[in-house]
Amino acid sequence: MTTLSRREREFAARERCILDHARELVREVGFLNLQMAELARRAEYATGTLYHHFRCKEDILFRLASEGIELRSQFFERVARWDACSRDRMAGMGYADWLLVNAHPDHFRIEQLAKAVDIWDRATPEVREAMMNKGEGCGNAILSVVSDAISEGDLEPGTRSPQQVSFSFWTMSSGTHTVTHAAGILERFEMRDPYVILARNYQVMLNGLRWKPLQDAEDDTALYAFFDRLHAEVFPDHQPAHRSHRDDSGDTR
Amino acid sequence: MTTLSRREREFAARERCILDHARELVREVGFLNLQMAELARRAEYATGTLYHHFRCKEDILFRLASEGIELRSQFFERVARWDACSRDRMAGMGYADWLLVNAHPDHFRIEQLAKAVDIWDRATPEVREAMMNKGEGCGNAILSVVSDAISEGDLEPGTRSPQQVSFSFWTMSSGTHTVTHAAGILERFEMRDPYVILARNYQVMLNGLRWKPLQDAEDDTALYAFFDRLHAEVFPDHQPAHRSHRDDSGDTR
DNA sequence: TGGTTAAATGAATCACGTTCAAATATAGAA
DNA sequence: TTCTATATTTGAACGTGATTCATTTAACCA
Repeated sequence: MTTLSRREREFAARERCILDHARELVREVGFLNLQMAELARRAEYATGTLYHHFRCKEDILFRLASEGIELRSQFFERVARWDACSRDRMAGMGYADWLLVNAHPDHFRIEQLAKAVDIWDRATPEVREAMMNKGEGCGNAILSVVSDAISEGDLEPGTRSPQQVSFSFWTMSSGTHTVTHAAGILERFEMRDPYVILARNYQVMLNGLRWKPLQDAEDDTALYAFFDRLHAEVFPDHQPAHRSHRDDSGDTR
Repeated sequence: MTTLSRREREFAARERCILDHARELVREVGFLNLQMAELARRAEYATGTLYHHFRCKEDILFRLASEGIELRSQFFERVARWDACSRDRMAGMGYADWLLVNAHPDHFRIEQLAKAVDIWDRATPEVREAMMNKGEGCGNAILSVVSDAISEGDLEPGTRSPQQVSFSFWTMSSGTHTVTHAAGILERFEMRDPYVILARNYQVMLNGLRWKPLQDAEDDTALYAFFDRLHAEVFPDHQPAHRSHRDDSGDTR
């Protein structure tokens, strides 16, 4: 038992080591240029050993993606549990996503590639399933805020299901990531601070849904005050994603 | 001259042939599984011949992506030139995107893969540049509608630049594509007709921006009437993307 | 210490994008 | 029409890199 568990611990430690080196390699050269032999060399194991942990190269990518999604899920759940009105909690989801981008700048690219059908099809179903399960946590956190808003009377459901309301914010966040990280697009379009715009868009969308209490979506002072409060109360253990208001030097992507 | 031009015509025809077969192959097996040798075999040329037309495999993908983006650009420009109020023209952009998905169901996946940094880096700069230029057409069409709205007094610019306003709608569309086409996500989230939701979201966002004339974003009858009018006046030569109102059998993705 | 099982190894295999020397076709001149 | 120079096409050979598997090495227990 002791023996077996030591074995298991060693196995887990090695897997961790491989994943860490893989993440670094992906950042350096990209996933398609990552060579299994080079990864093995860096982790100081034989090529074949990698295949005891991962059925194929794509599974490694999915495991990396899962870790990022897991983190996002945790961020979302923190926000969902925040002691604030439902509107602020929903607005907070946009900020949480921004925080994730700052904490794991390379995560989006990993997730984007993993979700490209071509790569998707090559991964092992179990590993894909595991990734989707993590993703479900994100969806549920958002859904819970929508449900709260309806039951607390902040949002009239009207003809929209909670899923549909969640979908609106989800697409804005996802699209912002895509447009922001897709090579060379943002510079060409002369956009700075896409995630500040995303936060503003959350406010516009919230107003459009008449999600109470309504706010002036043009009021940047209020927006940055919101960032400050959210960050202090929910993410005191993280670097803030935003700069202070009026400090607009450089971009924050 | 005649001789030369015949040569040129033959060259262009062959390129067309290769691209057509490539598109089919990508649809069948995906880009990463597309084999240059198989493509050559289908197009009935030697492998080497492919490389007279395309510097590398990725360039083929980019050319396919460019064709789709070109079509989107044409759709957007039609809508931008539509004789309707600025709000309807902006709302029409969402519909145009939907139409594109119906006309080229496989386009999004091609574009998504091309924009993944890993693939992006492998393509020839000129081919990438060509693709981005097509994309600029889309951006300009949207921008022109925003500008019109401001100059016609339908939209108060406030503290937002036209680029930022465009960005809002762009992220919603892009995100809807991503979430809709990423394998297995939508089913799990029990979403039907994501593009109808997108159209509703356009209305919510337009209301949130106080883009006149304001509309009831819950009114599906008005929404489908809008689809009908837009389709009849701008895209009479295409299959409609939407079904008629109340016909909600099956999904429309 | 020896026998048995589990794990690690990395050279060999195989698949595929790309190249390039040889073969073939074309255009123009005689 | 025939010959020559030039352009085009060809596909076998090359190089890279993921994956496999026969062999070696380590771990455990009697």
